[in-house]
Amino acid sequence: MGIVRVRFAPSPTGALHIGGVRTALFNWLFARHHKGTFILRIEDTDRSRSTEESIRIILEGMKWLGLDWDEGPYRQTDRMEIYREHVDRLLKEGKAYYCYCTPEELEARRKQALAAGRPPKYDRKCLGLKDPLAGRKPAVRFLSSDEGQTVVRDLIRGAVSFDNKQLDDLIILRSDGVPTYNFAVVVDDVTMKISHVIRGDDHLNNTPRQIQLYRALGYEPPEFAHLPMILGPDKTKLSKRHGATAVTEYEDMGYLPEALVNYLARLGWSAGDQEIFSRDELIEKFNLENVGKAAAVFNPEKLLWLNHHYIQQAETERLADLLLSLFKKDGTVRPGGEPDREWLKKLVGILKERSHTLLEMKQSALPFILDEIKIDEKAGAKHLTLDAAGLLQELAGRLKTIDPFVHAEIEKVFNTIVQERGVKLGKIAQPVRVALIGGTVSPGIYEVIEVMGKDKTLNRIEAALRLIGARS
RNA sequence: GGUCCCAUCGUCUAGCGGCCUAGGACGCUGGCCUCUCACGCCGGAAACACGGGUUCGAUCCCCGUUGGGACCA
Repeated sequence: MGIVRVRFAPSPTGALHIGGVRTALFNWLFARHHKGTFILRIEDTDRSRSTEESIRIILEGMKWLGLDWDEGPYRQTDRMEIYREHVDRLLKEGKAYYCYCTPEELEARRKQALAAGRPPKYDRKCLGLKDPLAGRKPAVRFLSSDEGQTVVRDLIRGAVSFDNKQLDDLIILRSDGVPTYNFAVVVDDVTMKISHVIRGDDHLNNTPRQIQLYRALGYEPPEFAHLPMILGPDKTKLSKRHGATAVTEYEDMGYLPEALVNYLARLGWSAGDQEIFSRDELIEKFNLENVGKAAAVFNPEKLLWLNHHYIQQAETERLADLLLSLFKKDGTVRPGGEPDREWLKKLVGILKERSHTLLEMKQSALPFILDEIKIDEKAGAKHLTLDAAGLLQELAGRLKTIDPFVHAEIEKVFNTIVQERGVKLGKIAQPVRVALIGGTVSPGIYEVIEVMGKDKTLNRIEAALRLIGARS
């Protein structure tokens, strides 16, 4: 393969969307695999809908996912002269013409055509016009060919042909001087020397007109690869109404970027039976040949499973940082009141196995961080009973004397009580659990006690005993 | 409506004419482990949309039907 230059070209009209990320990822992987160049281009010609904020979100999302770009971000609004020059060239060569028709006129004629059973194609009313129409600013239309076919040679779909007579003379420059999407994209891709246009399936129908534009401009079209869409559970194009679709939402929900990358990579692409890919493996194995043709339904459960996997893989150090920043964000931990780092790592250590997201981990960490806990009513009623009180009392007494307050020693205490009293471990473990964390779900009780520490443990057992006393 | 695309378990997919009584993964589910919940381990149910061809032989090739999607308006 020659020099690979690919691009991701989002419109900054909102969040960075899952579908967009997948397109970006495939472009990025393709570039990295072929040691090519990955270019970021902001398609902001729609000034009314484009915002700076949105550009910022896109750039941050790309960084979060580790999709670094080699050139750009370019902006279409900085390139207006380039489009203008290309329009002028087509005009001069008779390959484009001014059109003075207003949107209202066009709409009316289209309806007429439809009513008369004719295809609603532009009727070329302005094609032969010699003199400008006074008082009207013209748009510029591309004079497309009526005959033959335009064949898109797509790397994923093979040859797809379109009858040229289906394509009408599309507007390339609006009357306000702004180029249309199909024109700007061609000029950009050509001037940026893009070798492979890898984009969503929804653009396949645009491709024949773009190919005609390349030719009219005297350029060789690039290679094309149209990626299958990502669908929601109802099998329509994934959109906001399907729930979380913005990258930032996944970040906020406690997903790791590598989980999202791995998940998205396998959506529409595969390498045999492999499910888990490191970033380097992805780069090494990615190819367009193994990209499928059928649209794929986005499956949050599988993403959750991958996230769990990557949380297990992640360095404790990193998870501790992430957890701490979550606590700072919601005010649980105030500046200056940070917990001891080694202790936090120990906490993460006992929590990570059962956490599918960072948010879940945060939730389980709460009883360890907070000074006060609230005891779940049902759990309290069930486990903090008069029977349990005696056991808790004894446990507290024995825990007090333990010197290295560690798992092994704590376990010994439990074993002693279990043996002497002849009760099942559960009879004592559950009440303690409820006393310490307020509910019935937690890591192993010995580790919980160790991480909780002697003071907190004894205090909470006492509080539980008072609660039992007050109740009876 | 016109044009184009697509079609293997609920979902993501492997399969590129015989290796398929169709493999893996998520999810679901039975069991084991167990101080709770998980994790983990072992097992299970679950698909080639339909109809024609081509071929000694079709999940795989061709045509049609059906279904879904996208784009244009």
